[in-house]
Amino acid sequence: MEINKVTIHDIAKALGIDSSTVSRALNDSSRVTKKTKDKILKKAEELGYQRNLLASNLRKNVTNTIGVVVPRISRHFFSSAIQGIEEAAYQSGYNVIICQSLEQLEREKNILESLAANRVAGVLISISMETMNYDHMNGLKQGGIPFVFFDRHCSIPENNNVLIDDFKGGFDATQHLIDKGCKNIVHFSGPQELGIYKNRFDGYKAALKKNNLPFKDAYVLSSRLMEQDGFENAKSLLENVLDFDGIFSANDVAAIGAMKYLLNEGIKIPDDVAIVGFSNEPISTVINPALTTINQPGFEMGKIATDLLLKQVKNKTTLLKTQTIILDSNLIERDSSKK
Amino acid sequence: MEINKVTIHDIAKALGIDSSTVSRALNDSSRVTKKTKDKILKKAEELGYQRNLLASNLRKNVTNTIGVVVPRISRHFFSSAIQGIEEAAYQSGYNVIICQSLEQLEREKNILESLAANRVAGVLISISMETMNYDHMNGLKQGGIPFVFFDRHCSIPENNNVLIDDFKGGFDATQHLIDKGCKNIVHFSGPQELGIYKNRFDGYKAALKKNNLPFKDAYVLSSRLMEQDGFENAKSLLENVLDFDGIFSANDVAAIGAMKYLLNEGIKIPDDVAIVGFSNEPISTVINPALTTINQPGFEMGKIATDLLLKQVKNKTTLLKTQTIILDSNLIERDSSKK
DNA sequence: CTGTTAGCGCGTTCAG
DNA sequence: CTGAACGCGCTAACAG
Repeated sequence: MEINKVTIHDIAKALGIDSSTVSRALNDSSRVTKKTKDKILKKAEELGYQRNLLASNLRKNVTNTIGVVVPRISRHFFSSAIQGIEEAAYQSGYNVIICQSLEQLEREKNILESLAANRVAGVLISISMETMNYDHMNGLKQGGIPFVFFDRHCSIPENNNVLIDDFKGGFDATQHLIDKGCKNIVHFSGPQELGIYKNRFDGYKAALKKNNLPFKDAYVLSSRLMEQDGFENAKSLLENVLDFDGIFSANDVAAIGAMKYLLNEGIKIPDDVAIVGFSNEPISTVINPALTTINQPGFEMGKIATDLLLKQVKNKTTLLKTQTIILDSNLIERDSSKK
Repeated sequence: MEINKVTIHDIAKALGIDSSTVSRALNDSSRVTKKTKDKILKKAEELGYQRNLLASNLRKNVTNTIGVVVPRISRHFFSSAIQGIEEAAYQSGYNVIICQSLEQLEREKNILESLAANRVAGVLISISMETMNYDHMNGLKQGGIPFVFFDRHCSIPENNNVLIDDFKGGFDATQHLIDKGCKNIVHFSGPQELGIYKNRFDGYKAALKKNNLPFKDAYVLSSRLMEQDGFENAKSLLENVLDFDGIFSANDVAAIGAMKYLLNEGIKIPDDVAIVGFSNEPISTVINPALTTINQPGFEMGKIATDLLLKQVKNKTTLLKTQTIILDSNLIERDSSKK
């Protein structure tokens, strides 16, 4: 198989015309005869020409690629957000390059550096749990590359954000458990540097207060909310014989970990303990009717964040006012009448 | 915030030296004094220089990026494969760009075109369910961009493949059900154009034959194996009062769909119907002890496929013999003594 | 409508 | 060890 080195010059030479005409034809410029355009396209096809986007982008000093940085693509919330991002991006003629930080600041730094070096048009980012500030966004700033935070953000309020009303979500989740009769509700909490976890925690406290239930430090278990954390949280709860009857987990993964442990111990979840998780992980619809979830509109969020970003991209010269868009979440209760 | 346009020329000018020296210094060439190198690096830092990879790659006519194309990043098998790919790639100094075809041939075509235009160093691909031939790989071939199929491949045997022994997997799954006492085993099958589904089906038939059980057409339900398909398969089974006592699903998603339906109908899965799904979706460890799975080593597969690809990339000039690597899968039985 | 010229930012000759 | 010049492939400006 012959390696392709066909450039616009080759096809220009073969046709006895100039390469700039070829370039125009390939870009479907109106300033080329339909006739020569056809001739050029045919020749290009014939020679197996493939445009070199590197060169094109370098010359134009733009790219039609936006970068997306998420902690983990396998998390349902993020993959559905990515779906929304891709849809909105393709609609506007942009490509998407997806990167995962795996919750590691170091990787996040490398990714942003690489995106900046590749001159992406903009960046959508949901920061890792290790990220405590915006220092590593400076590369993008210096390069004039706009960025938008979605879902996860540092608690410093500035920049462009697309978020979910986590306070309300935390409040609703807790209220739901209280309505079901729970009086001793445990909270699995995440790093407080991330606004989402702080806000969910605040919502939890607010609901307790409103219902005149006491807040107890011992009922709050902090972790990075991995499945293993939930598993160990549940274990520790049982061992310390804490008298709990409900769990509000700040994400779905830890909730699932806890359920695994409880199931293993033969504790029937619906009757003894009510659990609310914070995500739209579809596993929750099957695993057990006990897991009520706070649904996060990932797909919609992705689209909105992308639109906001592209607005920045297109008005790169005129600095737009930063803004924060807050989306609503909604509680989805499982039908626990089914066994 | 000032937009960065700092090039090597700027930093050269600021230091009264030539840009080529700067270039060499930034690439850590041995042909530059340590002293001037330090001076240059310091100045680069000071001016906020950011290398332009577009220009660099254009000049060198290479990139350190490999493209990965999968049907869906949210599928556990693929996201764990991607994990393996990233690990192997980073280790060799390559970046990874992840794309999803969403099982659509049209999107797959666009993605490959875009990857070729961006001159990626190589491509790892798991084809969509709509893909019936290799025609759209020609762009890569012409561009001299090597590619490796992993997991999913067309049934045409050529090119580089990293696969799982699906025949054995299908056989093991069926044998497992037979060992548990099943006599009427239904098979949820996928598009036969994809080798994986054909091989799993063949394994199913072989196991039946070996155990002197009759093969019945009516027990084979073909679909694209989405969750909804599994759901409807189960529904159709119950409505047609087929006398079945086991299900072997060619993937996990359809198995989960079927379980949802059965659960909804109040059919206790462990006792009445045994199910084997084909994947390593972790949901299966929780959803119900009845779901035994054929575990696919996604992470390992990703690493191996990447190593194979990079070997091709590095020996681009000398055409290597195509090869197929086949990995083993293993059956993971759930502990059904637990309720 | 087409050709000419110049240059995007960088790396690699080749001299010195 | 460093500088000058050229060109990767493409496109924008200006002629004509």
